[in-house]
Amino acid sequence: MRLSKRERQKKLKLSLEAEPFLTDEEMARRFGVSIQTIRLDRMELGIPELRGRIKHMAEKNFDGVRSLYPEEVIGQVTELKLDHSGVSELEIREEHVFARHRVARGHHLFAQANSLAVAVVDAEVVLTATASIRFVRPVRLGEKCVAVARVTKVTSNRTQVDIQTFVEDEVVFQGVFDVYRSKEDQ
Amino acid sequence: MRLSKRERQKKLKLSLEAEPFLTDEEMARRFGVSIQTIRLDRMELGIPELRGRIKHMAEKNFDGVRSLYPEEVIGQVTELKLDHSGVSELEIREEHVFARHRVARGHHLFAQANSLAVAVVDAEVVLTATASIRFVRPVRLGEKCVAVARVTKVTSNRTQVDIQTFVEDEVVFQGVFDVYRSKEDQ
DNA sequence: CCACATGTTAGTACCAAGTACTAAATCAGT
DNA sequence: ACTGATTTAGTACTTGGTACTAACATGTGG
Repeated sequence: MRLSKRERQKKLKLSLEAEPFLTDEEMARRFGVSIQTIRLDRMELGIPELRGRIKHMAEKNFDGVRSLYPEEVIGQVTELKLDHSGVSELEIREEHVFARHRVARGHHLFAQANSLAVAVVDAEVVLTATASIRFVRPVRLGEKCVAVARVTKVTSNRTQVDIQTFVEDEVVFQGVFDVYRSKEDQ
Repeated sequence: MRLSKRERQKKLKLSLEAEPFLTDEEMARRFGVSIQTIRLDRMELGIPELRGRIKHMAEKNFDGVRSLYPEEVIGQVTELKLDHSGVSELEIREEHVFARHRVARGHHLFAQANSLAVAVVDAEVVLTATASIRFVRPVRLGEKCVAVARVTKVTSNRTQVDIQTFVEDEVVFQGVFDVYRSKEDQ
């Protein structure tokens, strides 16, 4: 007997944590036992079959990850009057702060403001051209940032958007975004 | 005929984007056609079978997501002379661009620059205070952004960092970051 | 009105990666 | 040598398909 049952099951569990895409067949080959043995092991350990594992992984980050990073807008837009004003909310969570001192990394506040600035402008193509920003005070884990946007100037192909971000009644961030816009082509 | 072929295929595609876990059987039921029709549709549209879709999703964020967002530094820092200069590289991928026109969202370029500005300053606590930035030209999917930082001024508790980001030899982003720093406490 | 094209359905054989179950073989230790 | 645990073999069945063939339906142009 190459390995005791206990040992094999322990290794099996570890292997599957590291490589969840292994089939029973492959595992049987690796441990030099029959496929049935592997299946009995999985039964005893309560480990679901390959397809179940894969599906579980896919489900887990279907409505997790989807909205984590690739959001079109960072933060939740709560009010929006195109070419006029808008409001967006963002709660500062673990993933937004420096592990060290739990203060939000600046680019998240910027991302919220930038997203809102872009969202508030009504055009086919909207891109930020320039921005001047100020981080008034550090924002900490758990605080809710409310960004308020107001369109302040509109020229032929540029729109200026002023943004102020609040925690409660306190301004924590402010910025002036100069946004380029165009219709359709190019 | 309930729906034209084109219509059905269009809806099929949209349905699967929203609910990738649908089986052919379920789709056939929903559209009131045979399972074979659905399969022909998938063939024509180049949509893989359920298991393929699920597996793809699971794989994508098995060694993808883990390091996607919670990076301390956005981009890969390749050179770093503390309180002097630094270089960071960021390849623009799917998750960085607008789905529409494949142009990188501004806050990613900002995040790269901001991370680098903070990384280059040698202190216990480093926070961005103000920044003035300019998106010189749009950056597209697949382009590699190289951000170059240079410390230009140091006062008692502030450091000024100038950043230029290049794609090949072309400047695509530039910014001046005024960074607050302090030792140890609060 | 016939013919041919396009679209749809039916049906078969086959596959991967299993479950569920039965039965036989092997081993370990007393 | 016998007993109980462990391992292996083998069969039937399942899901959600692929790949392929053949028939049927519905037009649409000539």
